[in-house]
Amino acid sequence: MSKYRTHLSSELGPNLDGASVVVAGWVHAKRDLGGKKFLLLRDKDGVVQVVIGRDRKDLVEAFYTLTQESTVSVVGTVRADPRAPGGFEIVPSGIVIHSLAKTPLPLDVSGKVPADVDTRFRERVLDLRRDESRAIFKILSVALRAIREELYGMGFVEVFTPKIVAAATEGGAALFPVAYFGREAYLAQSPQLYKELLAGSLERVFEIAPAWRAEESDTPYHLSEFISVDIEMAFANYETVMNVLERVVARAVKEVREVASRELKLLNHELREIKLPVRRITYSDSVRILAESGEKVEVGEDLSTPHLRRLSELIEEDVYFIVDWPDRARPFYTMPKEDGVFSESFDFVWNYLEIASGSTRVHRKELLVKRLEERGLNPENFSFFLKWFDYGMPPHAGWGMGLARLGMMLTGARNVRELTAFPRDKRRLVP
RNA sequence: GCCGCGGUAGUAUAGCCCGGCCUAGUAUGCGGGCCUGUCGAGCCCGUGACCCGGGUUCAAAUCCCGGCCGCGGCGCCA
Repeated sequence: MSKYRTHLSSELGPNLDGASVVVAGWVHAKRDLGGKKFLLLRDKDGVVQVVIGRDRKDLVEAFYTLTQESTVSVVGTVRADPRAPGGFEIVPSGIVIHSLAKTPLPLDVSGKVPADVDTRFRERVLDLRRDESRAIFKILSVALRAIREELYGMGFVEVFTPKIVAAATEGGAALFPVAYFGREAYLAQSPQLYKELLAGSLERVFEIAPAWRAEESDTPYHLSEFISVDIEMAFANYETVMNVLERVVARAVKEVREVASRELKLLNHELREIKLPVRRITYSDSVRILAESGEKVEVGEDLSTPHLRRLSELIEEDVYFIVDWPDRARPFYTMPKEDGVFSESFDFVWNYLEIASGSTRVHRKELLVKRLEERGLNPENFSFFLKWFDYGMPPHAGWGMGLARLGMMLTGARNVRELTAFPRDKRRLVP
């Protein structure tokens, strides 16, 4: 056979009546009516029906041989027929079996029988063939393209920072050690310090790349390996980069609504447009509102997930910024406000979830050194970073966004794992 | 790590509270049969399961203890 396929299911229709085509995909289902047999062939875009009559012994034999999820190419002609789903079907002249799937399948791909989350991730490759899974990754891809285009439009360039790093970049979170030619190194927990250095030359940079955290976190929105969307922008403060962020997110939502409406419908998810500007509410006001509603909130501490759920209800917003966080709850590179208590920082919250966080960064070396010391970190360990602040660092600001978390909100998924092809968490290392 | 809930054929579930009538029901898958327009095709026959260990009892899927595993919530986490 010269070609595995000439047309995708999405490229076929009754208008191609009589055309010779080759379709390829997976055996989605078989229906045997005796004298008439229907083979439903699924590809990345959908399902086409292949109809087999009694007369062709070889095709009937192939039909009986085929198992669910086997891969085949079907050579045949398109026939418009109102009785067929979509108004057309394929009348085959030949069936080429590429790979025969074992039975029974460890997971139902067709969607008739549900599976537990654990089973689904154990059988992830089959799970990824389900309509819902394919819809999720289509949406995520549309969002990624939108994010990139919006950032390019604002003059950002895409960069890559090292993922093998020498030191615990910021003290805090636990790192995965790696053996590096006899020296100790770690998987990067964030591109933070390197993207700042890059903003010191390219001015507007972004990176979409993995980050690793060896945390004990065991929730539906934490992974030990996740994709972080990061920007850093020179001659900007947190107000400027909040504007960038809301534009990026609003653009992603808009594109998904336009380009992936079919997928949203399939997922039964109503994605509402984001109206700009997104509301800004200060941390202090958030705490006050929560306290007034009877919540117990420790002033100065991070807000918990239940707090964010409650806050979203109270202020009646799906999407909002919490700005001006207490300085002591933020990392050393965050610019404090003049009062010394709060900081030029923000979280971007969607429903109950922190999607992104960012800040104005400190660009003066003395202040960075002071802040490292205040947090019990040794400035010498940060010399690879601090050195460059002697040579003209611009004022700058930036943010980092969890791609899968954004994806949850775009798709209505309840777990970041759904947005991750092969998630890595405390327990899962395979597949 | 803490709290709650759970673990029954390949998959998903019923049964468990109130032990015996469970030879463990159903759906889907799988095997076989019927059917020339199915579209979650239908109908008939068949196939296959109580997480592991201990205990209570005449009797345990069911009650108790321990373990392992999972899910949800929280915590941890820039």
